[in-house]
Amino acid sequence: MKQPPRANIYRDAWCGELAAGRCGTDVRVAGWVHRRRDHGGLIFIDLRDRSGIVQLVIHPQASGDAFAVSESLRPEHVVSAEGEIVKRAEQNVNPNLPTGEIEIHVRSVQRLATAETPPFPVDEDTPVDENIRLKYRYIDLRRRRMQEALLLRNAVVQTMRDTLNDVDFAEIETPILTRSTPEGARDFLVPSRLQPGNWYALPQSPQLFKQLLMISGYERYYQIARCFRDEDLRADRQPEFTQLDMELSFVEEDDVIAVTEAVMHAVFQVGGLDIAPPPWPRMGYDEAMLRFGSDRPDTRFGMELFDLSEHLRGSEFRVFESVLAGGGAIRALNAGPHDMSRSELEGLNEVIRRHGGQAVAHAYVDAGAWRSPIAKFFTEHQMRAAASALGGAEGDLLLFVADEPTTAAEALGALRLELGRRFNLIPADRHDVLWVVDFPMFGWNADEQRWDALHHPFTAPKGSFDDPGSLRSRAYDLVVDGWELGGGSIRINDPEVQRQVFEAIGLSEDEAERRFGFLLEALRFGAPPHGGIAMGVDRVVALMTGRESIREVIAFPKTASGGDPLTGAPAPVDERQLRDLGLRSMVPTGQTSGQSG
RNA sequence: GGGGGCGUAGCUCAGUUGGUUAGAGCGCCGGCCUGUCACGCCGGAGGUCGCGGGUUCGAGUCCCGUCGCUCCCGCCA
Repeated sequence: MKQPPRANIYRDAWCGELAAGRCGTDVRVAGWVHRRRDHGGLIFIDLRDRSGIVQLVIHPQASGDAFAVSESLRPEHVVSAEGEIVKRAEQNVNPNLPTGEIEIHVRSVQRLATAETPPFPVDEDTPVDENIRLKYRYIDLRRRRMQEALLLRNAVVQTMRDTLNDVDFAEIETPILTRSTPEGARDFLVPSRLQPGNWYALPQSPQLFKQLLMISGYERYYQIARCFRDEDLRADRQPEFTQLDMELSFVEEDDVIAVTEAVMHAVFQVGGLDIAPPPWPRMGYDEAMLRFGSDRPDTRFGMELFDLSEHLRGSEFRVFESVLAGGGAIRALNAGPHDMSRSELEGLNEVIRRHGGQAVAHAYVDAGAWRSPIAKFFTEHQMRAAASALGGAEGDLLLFVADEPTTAAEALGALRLELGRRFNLIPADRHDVLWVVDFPMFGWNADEQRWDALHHPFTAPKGSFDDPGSLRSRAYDLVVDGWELGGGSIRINDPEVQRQVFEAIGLSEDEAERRFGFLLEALRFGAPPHGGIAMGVDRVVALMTGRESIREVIAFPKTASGGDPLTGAPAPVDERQLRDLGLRSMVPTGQTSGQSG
C-alpha cells in the first residue's frame, strides 16, 4: 500500500506492512481474524486486512478483558487491536510471512463484529464448487487468490489509463442506454417507459459513438467500457465484459498498432508476463489458417499444418478424390512419434467432428512410406512426398483431414491444440504475441445467401468490390498464446464506401438508412481518416494470472446460464413495474420444481 | 438449439456386481494446553445421497424425467 491509513479509533497501520524497524512502538491494527491458535494460557491470532497478515499475541496478563475477548474470537470476526510491536525471538521467526520477524503484543482487543462460520475456508485456496463461491462471493473475494486477481486488474486498468493519458488520449463516456442496431450479436433490450413500445439497447461496444467522436474532432479517445452481448456464455465470454476501447484520427494501421503495442507492453510488464518488446510480429490471416488452422494461432509449439492437396491428388482413395474434385483440400500434420490405440484415434475423430469435419485419417511413417489402412490407395511416390513435406521421421504419426478448405483447417487446428495439450508441448512460461492482419472483408453466409462482414461493417476494405470474396479488410487482431486479446481496424470515412459495404452485406438502402442513417449522415459532415481497437480487459487479466476462466478475474460474474447466484438475478419483477412499462407479465421458465444442490 | 462431465455432512471427497446402522479429512461444538503459525491432544454433534417418479424383497448405486453447475459445438458482425 502506498500510504498508511489515516489514524483513527480503529487503526493507524496496515497489518501486512509492519516490519522490524518499528519495534518498541505502539500500533493499532484492524481486520478479520484469519486464524486463531489458542494454547490455553496464550493465544495467537493472525489478523488479516487487504495488505496482508500480522500475528497478534495475547497473554493472560494483558490488561482488561483482552484475553477473555480473544478466547471467544472465531475466524472472520472483525476486530481492532492495540499493542506493542515486538521483535520475535530467533527461533520464533516465521519465514513464510512477510511480517514474520515481528508480532504485536496486544494490550487491548475490541470486537467490532462477530461472524458466522463461513461456508468454505477463507484461509486457504482449496478448490470449492464455483456455484457456492458465487453465492457467497463476498467471502470468496476475501481469499488471497481473488484479491490478487482483482488488485492486478486494478493495476492493469491504471496502467492503461496512465499510458494513454501520457500521449494525449482523453477518456470520454458513451451511453449505456442506446439504440439497437441488430447486425452482430443479440442485444440486451430495455423498455422505454416514456415512449411505450420503444426500446433501448445496451451497447455491444461503443463502436459508433467513438467514430462520431472522431468526426467531432477529439482525435484520441479511449474508454474502459462495459459491453453487453446477449449470447451464450463460455469460459472466456460473459454477457457483460470490459474493453479498453480506443480510437484515433488521421491514422493508418501502423499508428494504431504502435500505440496499442506501447499500452499492452506496459500492461504485460505490470502483470509480470515475460513477453518480447515491440514491435511484435505480424502474420497474415491466410498464413495463420494454413499453418495453424486458426485466426488466433498459438505459436508456442510446432506441429504445424500443411496442405497436401497437390501431393496426394490423383490417388485411388475415393474420399480424398471427391473432396478435391469439389474444391476441397487435404490438410495434414505430423503428430510425432506417438503410437495411438484404436480408441485414441477414435477420440481424435471426435475432435474433428466437433469442429465440423468428417473424420481424420492416419498413417505411421514406415521406411519412408506409410503403415496405414489407406496406404494401399496411394503410390509410393505420393506417400514419400507427403511424409517428406511433413518432415516425417520413422514412426511418426501423420494425420489427414480432407474437407472444404476452411473446415479442414479449423478442424485440424483444433486437433493440433488438443494434441499440443495432450503431449505437453506447450511451454508454461513462454508467451507468444503476434498481430493477425489481412483478414478477408467478407465471409459467405450460406444459410442466408449473402456476404457477412467478418470484422464489422464499418471496417475499411482494401481491394475491389467486383469480387467481394477477395476483398481484404484493414483489420488487425492482437493474439497472445492463442487468445484473441483484442481487435480493431481502420474505419470507413467515405459515405460512398460505407454505402457499398452495406450493399454487399445485403442491407437495402432503406434499411441502412433506418439503422445507421445517423452514421451515414455524420460521415457526410467531414470525417477524418480514423481507426482504433478494443482490448478485452477480462481476457488480458485472466491470461496474466493464468486463470482458465474470465470469471476468476471479475468480481461478480454470471454463471454459464447467465445468472448471479448471489443476488438471484435475473428475477421476476412486480406487476406494477411491468404496468409502468406497458408490458404484460410472463411466467418464468424453469422455476416450478427442484432446487439447487 | 445440440453433445460431454458433475451433484453424497458446512467444505473436499470415498462408497465394490443393488444388500445390515452411508464413511474419511478439514471445518464446527465442548474439554485440556504459555511459543504456535495448516498448533497439538481427547471427546462430540452433524446426512431429504439435488428434486420427482419407476424397477426391485431391497436403490446413494439401475431406468426415466427434471433442476442446478460446468466444458465444448452452434452462436458470439
